[in-house]
Amino acid sequence: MHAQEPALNPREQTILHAVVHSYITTAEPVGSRTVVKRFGLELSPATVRNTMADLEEMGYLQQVHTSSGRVPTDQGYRYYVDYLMRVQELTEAERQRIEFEYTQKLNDADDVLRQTSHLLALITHQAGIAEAPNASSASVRRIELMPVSHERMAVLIVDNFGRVRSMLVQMEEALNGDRLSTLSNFLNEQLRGVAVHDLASTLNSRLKMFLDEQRRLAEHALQVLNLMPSTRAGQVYLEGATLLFEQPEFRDIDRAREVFGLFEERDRLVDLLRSAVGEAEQARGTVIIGAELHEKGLEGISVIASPYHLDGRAVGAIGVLGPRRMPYQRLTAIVDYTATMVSRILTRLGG
Amino acid sequence: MHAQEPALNPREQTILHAVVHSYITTAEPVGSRTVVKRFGLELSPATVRNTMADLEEMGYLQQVHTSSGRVPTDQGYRYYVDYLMRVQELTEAERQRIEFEYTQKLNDADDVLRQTSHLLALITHQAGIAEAPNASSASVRRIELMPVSHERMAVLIVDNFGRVRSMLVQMEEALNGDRLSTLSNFLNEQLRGVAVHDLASTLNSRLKMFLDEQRRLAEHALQVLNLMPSTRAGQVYLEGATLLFEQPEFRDIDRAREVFGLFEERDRLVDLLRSAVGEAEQARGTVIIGAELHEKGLEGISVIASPYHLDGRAVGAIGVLGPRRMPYQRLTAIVDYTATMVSRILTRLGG
DNA sequence: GTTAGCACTCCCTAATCGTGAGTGCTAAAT
DNA sequence: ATTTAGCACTCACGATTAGGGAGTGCTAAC
Repeated sequence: MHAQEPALNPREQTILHAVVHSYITTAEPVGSRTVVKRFGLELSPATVRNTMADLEEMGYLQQVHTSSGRVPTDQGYRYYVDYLMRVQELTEAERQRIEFEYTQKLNDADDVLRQTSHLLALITHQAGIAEAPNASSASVRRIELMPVSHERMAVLIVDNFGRVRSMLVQMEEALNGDRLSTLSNFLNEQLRGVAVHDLASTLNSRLKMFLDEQRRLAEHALQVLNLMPSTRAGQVYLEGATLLFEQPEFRDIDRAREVFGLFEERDRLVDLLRSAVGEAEQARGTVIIGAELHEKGLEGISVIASPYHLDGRAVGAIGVLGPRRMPYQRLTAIVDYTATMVSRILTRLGG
Repeated sequence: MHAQEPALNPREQTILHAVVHSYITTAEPVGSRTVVKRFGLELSPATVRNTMADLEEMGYLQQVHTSSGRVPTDQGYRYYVDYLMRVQELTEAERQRIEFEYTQKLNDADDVLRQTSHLLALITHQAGIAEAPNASSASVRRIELMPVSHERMAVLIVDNFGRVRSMLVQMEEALNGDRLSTLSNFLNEQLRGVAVHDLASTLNSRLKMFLDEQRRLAEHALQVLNLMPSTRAGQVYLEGATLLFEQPEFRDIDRAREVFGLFEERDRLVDLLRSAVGEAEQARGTVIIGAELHEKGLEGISVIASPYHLDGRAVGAIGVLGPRRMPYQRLTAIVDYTATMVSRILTRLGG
């Protein structure tokens, strides 16, 4: 998308880096004096001013008002993230901290991702987001039918993430135990390994192949499957939303309101995360800055996201959400590392 | 708690009522002129002023600063709610609206309560809260054991609210199908109807009664039950939190932060709701105002809560949370009515 | 190409000052 | 004995002003 970024000369790079870095840590517009002092440059403020004016003209910096210090634009952050920042690898302590958080009893993928959102919030001090493995990559490991009362039964599906989906379905006719177990066996034979969200279509397409007894079973099974509510939308865990209140950019109620509005619409949140990791199909995480989100009202925020994998396939994503002014060099490393942890744990869980 | 409320004479009541009512609708301190004008009293402002000074002395009203209009205190709201307000019954349209929201497909109690929090937020324009039936009132309707892999199995418990709890447990020794179904039958015979949160203790207490084969089964079952994670804490649904931003009392970031902090601690939210309905064991809803919550930082908010029932027992609660300045006369009716709806639907579901 | 010097811009804060809503008090009216 | 009119007083709020400070752009010297 930003393929041939106009090249900046070394001095411009140094100064852009300094401005972004300084602004990220202090949240104050950065003046020329500050740049030379805090970064020990062998230049005078006047020279820096000239360069800063150039950077502004090229769209990397911006003044909040005439004759104030400079602040990075989206483009400035982008250049910083892509070319300037030195990714700050985790310390051994941080690594151990993260691994420690996963030593708790985690029964299924949902537990793992809930814990992940918690962990991300805690360690990054931003809002932590974790999407549960998406329905299209969940496959059936086992199906069970379980009578609950005369006219109702529970359909239970354990998927390859250890999660149990359960649905109560109304039966038209009472099924005796034998019939039920026959049906159950049939479903397991036919549908093991099939993706959860196209059970019915799979069975349907095989319908012609069956004869007699099998066909009757299949038709009966289809009735049941069709009664199932459509698989729930992408589940997403969010934690640490209130941490955002500590950032000065959210002192403004109306901005805060926008973000919290997003947090209540879980679907949008999932979309955001997916489009973030979707844009770059790579294993590494992605950073999406401000207007790049293409979300009205969320121009002030950034998202750092990273996909996690099972059997080499990306099946979901995790990340953090916070103000544009984020310590990217630290957070990208944390999010990436956490994503690999999630992958590893899910693999163990799926074994 | 407020047993012998000092009696107010009719005029004091009228004026307190007027002040509270006016403040609730306008969010502005109420002056003596406003009272006579907006409520068409046959009194002069001066008289009203005298009475207001009396009410202030008695603790029902308060001035935000010398020589400003009056604002109700907690005690003022309390008197209003307990003695003055006329509960505003729902219109037929509102009734139908609520019932309509429950015509959607609701599979189990969790669905019902999620929908309830949504509905309450929508219709009251406050934050809607709904606690899922608490674990102590959930009893086992059926237990199923389901092998998932060689060394793991899923324990599935359907409760009387139609909910399925599932846990994966590690097995020490592989169980063949026969052994598993024997165990499963045994569990169902022994534990049907027992409260979910004391399955293990029930079985334990009966242990002496068993002989030989039964005893071995029971011991095996206990191993399994003890591996189960302790039943999750009270699940609670919350929706419409961002609606609070529209209220002027939450223009102040720090106050907003307190409340949103509460919203992230679901346990505290459950406690709040429980203590609210717990204080008065009655079927009707309760109103808890400001400092009565005994929660630091939440002096500015009120909660209206109402329990819902199954088989005559209160098994959970729903409610709304918002600024102290709330249209109680309307909201109490809505919350109460919704609670009876929830009771009705759960009964149907549990049939 | 770099830097010192300087005038200029604009935010921020504090201080000042009406204005208006609302009060408490007193004395007159009912 | 209440109730009310009259009046001086209080205090928040908004607009205005002034001073200080951080930072800029530009020009001219290095």
